[in-house]
Amino acid sequence: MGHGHHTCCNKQKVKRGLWSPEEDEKLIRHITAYGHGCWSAVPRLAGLQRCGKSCRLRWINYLRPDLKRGSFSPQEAALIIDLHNILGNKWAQIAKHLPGRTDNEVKNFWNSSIKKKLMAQNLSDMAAVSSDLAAISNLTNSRSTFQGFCSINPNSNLIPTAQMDQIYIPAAQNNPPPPGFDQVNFNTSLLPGLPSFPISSLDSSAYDLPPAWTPSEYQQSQLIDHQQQFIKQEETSMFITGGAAPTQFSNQLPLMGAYEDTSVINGLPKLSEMTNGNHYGMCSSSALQVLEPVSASGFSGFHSGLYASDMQVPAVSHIQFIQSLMSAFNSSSSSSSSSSPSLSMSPLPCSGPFLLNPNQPSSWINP
DNA sequence: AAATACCTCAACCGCCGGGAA
DNA sequence: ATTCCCGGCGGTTGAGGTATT
Repeated sequence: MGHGHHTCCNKQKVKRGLWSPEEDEKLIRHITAYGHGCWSAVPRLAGLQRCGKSCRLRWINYLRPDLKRGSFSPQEAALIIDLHNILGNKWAQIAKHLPGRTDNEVKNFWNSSIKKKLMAQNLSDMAAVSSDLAAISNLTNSRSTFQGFCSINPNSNLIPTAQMDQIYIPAAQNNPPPPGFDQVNFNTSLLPGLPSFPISSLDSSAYDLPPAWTPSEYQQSQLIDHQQQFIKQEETSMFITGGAAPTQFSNQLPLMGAYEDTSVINGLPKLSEMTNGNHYGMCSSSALQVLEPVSASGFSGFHSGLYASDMQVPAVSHIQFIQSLMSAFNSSSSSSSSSSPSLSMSPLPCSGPFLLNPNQPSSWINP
């Protein structure tokens, strides 16, 4: 634990370190009865020898009743990876899209689990990466084109804050988006340090998925003009199609729906329930895109009348990759879902919009 | 069985931005 | 305009647990 002092703790002697059950009880009772209000006043009102920040952190990360404890599911891992590709280490932003998960939890999960696994996964790709990059560097305008086609953005600093919440799920779709939208999801193995999704694992045919979207002739010509042929062939195979119109996700809404096998996830809202009918561009499959909000009516290429009820088709291949990743490197994991070789997802411990916190005292549940 | 290495994650630190005084 | 307070966030630490030797 740290040894310094919060500025808010200088005025009084405060306890540090792990919280005792008695302290938890006090904090829970106080917030349940009165809400937290001003956090700096909570310790005094609750009778705790803690600073306000510590109380806030304890509540948010551990005592909140809507927290989902336990291992991350492969769907959650997949979503975290995708969101991290876009947002970087914006853990709070990422956590907003994972119901019941905290930024601290996501951050810990990333640092202790995903990052190492992805790095190990990428090690084997590095030799190929160097040669591929050399080939790309010889292309005319290769750099700008590369960036234009790359739907992932590992550098969160490049994303305006105002766009941080404008996240769009990897929507399955029948119709290609209009020209001008980044459609090709570049092979992330070409980007050192970024997760690589093996093309072989993205073959949807093995899982009875609808046929993958293929670019229009126009788009193909654009691709040929600007990209190496090998890039086009690989990336067009990465589209996973579920037959739905693109769907906008509004700010703060959880994205898990697109990653869940909804036959086992009843507590999470369906995508169609989370949208208001404004649907517009979403393109890539393995990475979410950050797009400027645009009026739905401004896109003639989209069918605004379609809703996302059929968007429940998960990115199966994507999740399968995550599962294989987790099972391959996570033999010590206690997560039953991550070790499942099949695509049937283990049900999350979720029976409603909020999950009981197994750590909360029974007295809190029945005060 | 004991020692060591490794891993997880709760909690803290320090910084930042927003708002009030 | 400046200062102060507060909430929020990302980075980091280290205690405790687990796996390995």
